[in-house]
Order: sequence, then structure tokens, then C-alpha cells
Amino acid sequence: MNKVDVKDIDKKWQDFWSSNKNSFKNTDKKKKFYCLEMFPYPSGKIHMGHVRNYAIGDVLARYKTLQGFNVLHPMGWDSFGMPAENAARENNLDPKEWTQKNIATMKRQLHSLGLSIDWDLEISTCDPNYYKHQQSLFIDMYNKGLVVRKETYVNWDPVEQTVLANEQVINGKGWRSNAIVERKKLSQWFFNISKFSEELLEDLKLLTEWPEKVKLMQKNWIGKSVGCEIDFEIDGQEKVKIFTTRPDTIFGATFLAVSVDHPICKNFSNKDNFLKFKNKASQVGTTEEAIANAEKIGYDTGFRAKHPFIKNKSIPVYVANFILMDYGTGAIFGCPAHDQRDYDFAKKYKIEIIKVVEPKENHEIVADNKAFDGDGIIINSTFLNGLNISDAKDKIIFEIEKKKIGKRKISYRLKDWGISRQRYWGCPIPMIYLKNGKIVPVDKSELPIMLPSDVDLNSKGNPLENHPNWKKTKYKKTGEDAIRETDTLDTFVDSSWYFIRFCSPKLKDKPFDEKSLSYWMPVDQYIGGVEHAILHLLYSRFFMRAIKFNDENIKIKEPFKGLFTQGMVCHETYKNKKGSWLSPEEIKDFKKSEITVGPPEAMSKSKKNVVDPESMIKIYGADAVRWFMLSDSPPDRDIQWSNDGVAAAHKFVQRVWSLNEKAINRKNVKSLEEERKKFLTAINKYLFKITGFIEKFQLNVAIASFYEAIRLMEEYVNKPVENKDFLQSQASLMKAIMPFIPHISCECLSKIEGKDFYSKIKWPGIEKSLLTDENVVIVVQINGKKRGLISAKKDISEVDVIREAQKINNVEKNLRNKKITKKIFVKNKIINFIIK
RNA sequence: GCCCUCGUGGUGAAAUGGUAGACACAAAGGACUUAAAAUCCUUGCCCGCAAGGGAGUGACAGUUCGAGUCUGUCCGAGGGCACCA
Repeated sequence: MNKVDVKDIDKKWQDFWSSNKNSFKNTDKKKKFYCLEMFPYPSGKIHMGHVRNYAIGDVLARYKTLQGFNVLHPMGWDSFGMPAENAARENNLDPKEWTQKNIATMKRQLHSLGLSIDWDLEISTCDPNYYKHQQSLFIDMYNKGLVVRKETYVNWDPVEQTVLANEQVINGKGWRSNAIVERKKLSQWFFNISKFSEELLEDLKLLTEWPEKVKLMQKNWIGKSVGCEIDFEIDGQEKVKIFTTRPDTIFGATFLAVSVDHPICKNFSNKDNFLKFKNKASQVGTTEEAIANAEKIGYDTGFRAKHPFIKNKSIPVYVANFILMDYGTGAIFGCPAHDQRDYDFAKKYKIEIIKVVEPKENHEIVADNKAFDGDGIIINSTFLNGLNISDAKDKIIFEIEKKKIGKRKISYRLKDWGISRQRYWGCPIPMIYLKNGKIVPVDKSELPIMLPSDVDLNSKGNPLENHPNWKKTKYKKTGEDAIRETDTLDTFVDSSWYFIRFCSPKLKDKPFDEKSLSYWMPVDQYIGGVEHAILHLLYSRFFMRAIKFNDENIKIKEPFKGLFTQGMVCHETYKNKKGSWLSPEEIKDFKKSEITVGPPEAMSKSKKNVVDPESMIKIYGADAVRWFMLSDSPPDRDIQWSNDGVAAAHKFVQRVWSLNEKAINRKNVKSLEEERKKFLTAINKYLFKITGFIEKFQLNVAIASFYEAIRLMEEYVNKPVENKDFLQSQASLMKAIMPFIPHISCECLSKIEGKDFYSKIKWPGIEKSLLTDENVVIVVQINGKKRGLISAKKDISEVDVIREAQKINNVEKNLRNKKITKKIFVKNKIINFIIK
């Protein structure tokens, strides 16, 4: 068999696509489709994860294009961030040069995958032409009150020497550096994302094309809880406001607990024993277990709080290590009988325990050493007695509000988004500090506030702060001297609106043009890793709302209509006898016995289980790499890289080519009507199924159908079907397979339909009348067990089926001397005899 | 601890409540060949020379004429949240 050189074909069609763009942008008549894959951080080279992400996206983009949609399929670079700064420091380079070099490499590599990306729309977040508009948006948001400055305890990453947002702290460690995060009190800029807490939660319901998993994660992250605030009076002190979701258990309250950062602690701020306690309370481990099982400790303030509903009763006030200042009010009432934490605490400090909820039925046995937090009936609670929990809540809140000692209150776990970073390689925050202490935005005419290129990255601290004169400026309105903000924006800000910029990436004076935005947004299909389920996706949802808040002409709330989260690319791991990781390349130099093979894990540099996409493309061609990435697993599940797999994909590409050669050189034969119909029906059915599978993102199943279809074609090369029908079927299949393996299929199509086929190419039409077979296979069951099959004309009657079924040896044998009590007949599917 | 998802051959996986294992990888056997490569075909657990039969989708129950699919309980793996009051 003749082999085709896929490298030549790859290059030929990549060049062709570069110079023959399907430029149907801005034709408002057509229905639009905005297909977007998460843009990459330009770290150096693309990895297999990118290949999978962009292969999936490209199938969809090309498919929708063939379907006649006006497709927006752009690409850009998330190009600000720490690695550039680190690399620059290590190699004494300019972060900009390092970044641009990486972008050039990765762009070349993406190009070699044959992606249908419109590179005219390329953007890069470290480009002043991009961040200029980000600064402008920031100023708009500041003016609308969506940017606030607060002094708070922040998460300080000692390795990156910067502040992290709550979302960026994972198990007490920095999300990138993995360093234990410290607490620091600093003045910082925040986006007021919590203003939209309720909306961000409520509108998850609108996202019908998002994975449930991601919506759930966001819901949990926003963490809404409904309860109330209650003021407790304390002799000689200000009232302490507590938050609770269980006001119904107020009669079981036997102590008050506050956070170590609570204002009431000022009373002891210079007492030795309190400082000792505070110190001990902050010493929590960083492992998950340590946090979960941390011992509950308290400091008795000596104060007594008046119980608001029990006359002459007072309860002790403790400072406790398990109360967080930044949730609710930083204070609670403890009800040990019905909250496990309170119970543990009460046991330790010998605090009274009063049961106020009786389990509804005796089914629930309450263990002696456990708090009961299930449903039940209120007891020991005067006017609440006999009510269920829900009614008791309503009643007590009513009483609390009547007494004016508190009110109904909803708390969210979601905090404002801290965006100040003490870094160089990020977007400068366009604010200035005046001599009189005021902080104001710079005049928009001065944008962009550019990063200086002459910075010293080697000294400690913030490079912009250390720069000799960058921060010295003048306030345009008054001409007075001023100092620039030297913090830069969290790089998650950059990626929170890039999908909007793609709608009008070249626009000079504004971040976006309303008309283009309204036409293209929302993104119809967004594709990326599930690791961004909270951070990036929540921030983007916030940004879309902020933009809408700034500009009432914008009607779009949700940026991403459809979301698809693809699985990771895994590979076996290898270790040598010393226990150090080996790459798949390196193991070739070892004997089998010298290597320990580990289970497949996500490809990572640290475990060295990576395969370089570029070298694979060089060996097998772009089509084979794409085909394999899509064929082995459902796109939302992890896939395991295998060299055999990609080699098989390469063979398939060759098979497609060779089939096409046979099709072109086939001798014409006269059709046998029966064969012709069988053939066309089968091909038509495959096309129909494949369309459905692509729509449902079952790309691996679509691929299985292609295997079957191609095999059928191979069979029919020598069967009595006319060339016209055969070639037309081949062309249809090549069009349908084009989104997957565009190079070879375009080559094949150009041979069948001539050079200018590409300008007319369309998704193959499906002939509905050819979707049903004339013959069906009916399953014969006895008591639900398969005993035989019947081939018959479609819509065969029950009587005929029964007669045919009884002719089958195996069926006859099993029915002999048995009484048939029931027959279940499902047309064209099944006959089931029930016998005794 | 709470919440979610998933358990199907040696492997990755298919399967609107209706023929379990499509499609692919690996393995074994065979065809072609002087030989190899390439290509193609067959097999797949148990009984049987075979025709055929039996078991079978993590376990146990249930609903149904019929369950991988629906319900319940349990076991196992993965993920998210985690002192959130």
C-alpha cells in the first residue's frame, strides 16, 4: 500500500488555511457561534493538556463553521505573571523578552496542530494595548464603587512575596508556590465581588449548559447561609453581636464565643496569659487533618453575657480558636447540645449542656458524646416548646426583631476579591496618592500606565516600589506631585475579561465596542480545565456583571453560555532504583528490572511523565495526534497517553488516505439496487449518528462510528455500487471527519472535488428517508433470557414474529410442554415469552 | 465530618429500561511472504470436538415481562469544601 507523507500534507494545508481564511466576520445575517478555549500562559512550550483542550475546541469550531455558523475562534496569551519574573531573575533577562520568545514558540506549535484559529484577533495581556483598557475598566469600576480599599488581614505568600486572595490559598498554602501562607495586616485594593453574592448564586440556575459539578462547587464556594444576628449585653462592655443559623436553639445557649481578633479582646491585649493563648490559637498545622482535628481551646474572659430570653441568667464569654473573625460577626452563642464544636468545647471547659431539640421519633438514637443536629421538636424553650425547627426559627426571629435585639440576616462565605500584588510583571493599578492623603484614579488620558523596563528584579520586595523614579508623578487636575500605586493587579484580573476583548481586539480608544460585544457575547462554548471551576470562572462572571453595572447598554450577565471541562492527560510514571523520577524517554536506557512503573497520573514536569507534543507531531503528523487525543476516552474524563494509541491513529490516517486513492481509481460498476440502498442507508446513518455524537460532545463515540464507516467503505470498494454514489459517500465522510483530521481530509477532498472545494465546503446533508432500515433484527426471549434472533421486514406483526420465533430450534425446545402465560411484544425490537 | 461523581474483559471504553462488551489498544493463533515488515482474518470467562449451553457490568436486596441503566443499603476509588456558627 502506498503511504502518504503526512508532514507534507500538514504543511500544505496549514499554509493554505493561513492564506485562505474563511473570513465571514461581521456578517450579522448569519447565526454566530463563539467558540473559546481557555487561553494559555506562555510558559515555554505547549503540553499535551493544551493539545487536548485545543483539539476539542477545534472540532467544535470547524464543525460549527461547516454547519454555516459565523464562528469566532480566537486565541491569546495570559502573559503576565510570576514565572516570567522568576525566569528573568534566574537568567538575567527581561520578562518581556522571555514572554515574547515563549509566545513565538507556542504560536508556532499551535499552528502545527492545524487549528482553525483566527490569529488576526490575537491578544496578549502583557501588551499595553490590552492592559490600557484594563486600567480604564478599573477606573470605571472604582468610580462606580466596585473597587474598595480596605485594611485587612491578608494571606501573605512568603515565597512569592505577595498577597493572595482566599481562593488562591489551598490547604493553607499558596496555590502556585506551595509555601505556607502567613497572616499580615495590609491596606489592599479589593473588587467588591461580594456585592453580587446573591446574584452569582441565583444565576447559576441560568447556566443550563454548565456541568452540574462546577455549578455545585461555585454554590458551595459562595456559601450562603440564612440566620439572624442577636445582640448580647455584657456588663461594662459594648454589646456583642453574634450570628447564628440556629436561633431556635437560643434556650440551649450556655456560653458565648468570640474570635481572637474580636474587638472585645482589646481588654486583654497586654495580658500575658491572653497573648500566650492567642499565640497557641494561631499555631494550627497546615495539613487538612490538622485543621479539621485541631483541638478546641478557649480563653475565659471573665465577662458574663445576659441571656436575652431567660431572666437573671448569664452565660460565660470565651475567646475560642475555632471562631473566625471574617465570617458572620466573629462571635457566636454556643449551644453544646446541638452543635458538635460547641459540644466538644463545653465538655472541655465544663460548661452546662441543655437539650432543646428532641428527635422526632425514637428512631434516631443520640449518642452520649455527640451533639444532635437533626430534625426534631423544641423542648425546654418556654414559648418555642412543641414547634418544629423551621417554625421555631420563624417565631424566635420574630421575637428578636420585636425586642429590637437583632434581625434576620444572610451570610455568605464569599469574600471580596483582593487584587493587589506586590509584583512587577502585572498590570499597574492606575491610582495615585496625593500629599493630602487622598487616593485618586489617574486621568484616563494618561493611560496606559506603562510598566518601566529598567527595573531591578534581584533586590527584595516590590520592584516598582524600589524603582528610583517610576512612582513619582503629577496629578493632572492640579499639577501637584503625587505617588503612583506600586502594586500591580492579580493576573486573574487579566483573564476575567479577555473573552470580551476578543469581540473587538483592535479597538483603540475603548475596551470593547458595544455592538460587537452584543453580537458575539456570550461565549457559546467555553472549553478548559476543571481546575478553574471557581477562581477564573467566578471572577469572569463577576466581571461581566461589573461591566454591565458600568454600562447600562450591556445586557449580558453571564459570559459563558456553555462550559465544557475536559479531563487531564495522564501517563505512567517511572522511577529508577534510587527512587528518582524518569521520563518516558529516559527509561529506554534502562533494563526493565531497573525501573518501577507507577500508575498513570496527570502529566507533570515534577514527575517527568511528560510527552512532548511537538516531537509526536513530527513523527505521526498533526492529524494522528489530534485523532488519538479524541479517540480513547470521553473528552470530560482523563485520558492516558499511549504511544501505541497514537501509532494506531497514524495507521488510521493512512487507511483513510489509501481508501481515498482506491475511491478515485475505482473502476465503475453497475449498481445492484439492493446493494446500493443498503450502502447509502448505512453511510447516511453513520453521518446522522456522528452529527449527534458531536453535538453531545461524545467525540470518542463519534470516532468509533468513523472507524465503522471507513471499514464499510473499504468493503464496498469491490461491491456493485456505482462510482458516483461511492465517491459522493466518500466526500461526505471526508467532510464529516474534517473537524477531527483536517489535513488528510482536505487533501482527500481536493482530489475528489477539485482545488476550490474549500470555499464551498459544507457539513454533509442527511437524507431522512434513508435513516431506517427495511429489515430489523428482533430478539426472542424466554423469561427475559435471549434464546434467538429473527431477521424480518420492518413492522412485522406480532403474529408473524411469534410464528417465526417458534421455528427457532432453541426456542421450540424451551417452549415444548410449557405453558405460555404471557407474551410481551415490542414492535421491531423484542418478543418475550413468559412460561411457567 | 459534609457534599458530589464514578465502579463494565488484560487496558481505554460503548450501550433512548429491550442482543452487554460497539470502537480501539494489548495478547494469542492463523493467512499472505524464502523471511521479515506492512496488511488482513480468528479467538477472548466456565463446560463442550462442535452445534450449543452456563455464569457475568463492585456487593446485597427491591421495582419490572425484562435492570449496566431505576430505588434502597453497604463496600471501594476519585474530586470539592472544611472549625462557615
